[in-house]
Amino acid sequence: MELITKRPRGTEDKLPKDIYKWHTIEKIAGDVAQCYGCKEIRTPTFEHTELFQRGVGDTTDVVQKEMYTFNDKKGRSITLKPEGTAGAVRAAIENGLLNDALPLKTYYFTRCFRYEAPQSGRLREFNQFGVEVFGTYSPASDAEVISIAYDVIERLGVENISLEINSIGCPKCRAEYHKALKEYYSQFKDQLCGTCLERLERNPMRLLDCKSEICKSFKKDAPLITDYLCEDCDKHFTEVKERLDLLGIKYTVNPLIVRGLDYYTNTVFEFISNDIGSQGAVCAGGRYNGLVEEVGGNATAGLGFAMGLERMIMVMENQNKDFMPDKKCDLYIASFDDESNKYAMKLVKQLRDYGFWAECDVTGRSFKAQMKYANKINATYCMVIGGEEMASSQAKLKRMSDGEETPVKLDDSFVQRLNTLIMEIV
RNA sequence: GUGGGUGUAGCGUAGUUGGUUAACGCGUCGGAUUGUGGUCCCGAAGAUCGUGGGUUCGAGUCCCAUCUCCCACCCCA
Repeated sequence: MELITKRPRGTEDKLPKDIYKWHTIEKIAGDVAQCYGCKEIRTPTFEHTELFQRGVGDTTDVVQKEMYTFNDKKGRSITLKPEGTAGAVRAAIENGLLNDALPLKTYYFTRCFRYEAPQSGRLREFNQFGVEVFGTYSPASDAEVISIAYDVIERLGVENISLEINSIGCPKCRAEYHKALKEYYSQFKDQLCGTCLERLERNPMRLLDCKSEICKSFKKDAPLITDYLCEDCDKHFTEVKERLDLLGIKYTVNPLIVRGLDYYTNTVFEFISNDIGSQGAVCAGGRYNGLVEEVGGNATAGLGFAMGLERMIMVMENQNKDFMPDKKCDLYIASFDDESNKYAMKLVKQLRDYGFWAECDVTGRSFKAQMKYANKINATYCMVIGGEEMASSQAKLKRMSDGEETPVKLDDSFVQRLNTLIMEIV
């Protein structure tokens, strides 16, 4: 296939026939977030590369090898956002949002871009729903943020999604933990795989993530972060769990959850589905108390999550869940000739002004073909306009489901009459 | 980046040991003697057989390369 008619690798067209699925998830996620007091924020699709290097972390895979980075015409390094948090943090600082009433609660829908090998549930351009909350260190807010994600998932009707939480502590207790991990894994130094040897120096927590059989075997006796939390972090984690219990949110503590982005502190969590292949993390997030300062603002707490919308839709599809039904055409007006078609077009315009989905022929096709078309688009009602109807200002509304016809006057009462008939069907 | 699989009209497929104008179903458009759709019937449009090389008198069929999509590793939402 010609290059110009082929979409780039790892991208996806969201087609008209499927768009109701997106409307569903956007409506529900947005509504839930608003119930929690979140307001939508929209930030640019691209940012200065430095923002992600600082925010997401220079050593992360995302920054090191997955970003779409290019120089603009003035030689600035620009990067298509690989995730949503950094941009939201930048916007909050730049626009002084953190000087207003706190906590600042935001949500967004955004496209993200990562240069990865595409597979099930993993695209190079994908969509996220995200929530970011700033200005509170309280464990109550951790529970509240998790609760937002939980509610969205519940409202979508999705099942078999487990919530796993963990605390990776503050930089202070994490340093202690790193030390313990290094000590523990050092005794197996000659048996560790290549990447793990690097991890041992660079990012010891990732040792726990290794999938190689040998490295995995050391995991069971490895020290756990939860045993190394300082007093404050331990208390925070305990209170988060208490609040989750209070809200009736079921979770399991998984001390092995380690997030791949540098900014996380304390609470981290993942919502995981087993129904969509190996990329099962459908929503993930946590607290990032150091991020705002790292990016250049005053020290301000933050936390949030991102939900992978393609993945959520995949779960819903695999579980045969209901989406909000697509709208359908209220009335199709068929006509015979140029004169009646003009009449129909004016009528249709009136109906549209009242918010109806009304259509008439704009192709010049035969009357018969118009009827077929009305049927194909699944119009609720159909009406025929010809010489007789124009002369008498009388027509018949035909209900397409069963062919039943209702006479109507084509005067001011028409719109009201149609409305009543359509309401009866719903 | 590394593996395994895949690739024929919009979609789903057939294509016999390589042999003339690549077949079928669905869909699309039209028609079925110009005022009523869905079924049935008829017809039409639509494919440089992913792309580029090579072997051969001849390649959708064989060989090589490349790309795509799918699955997995890795990573993550």
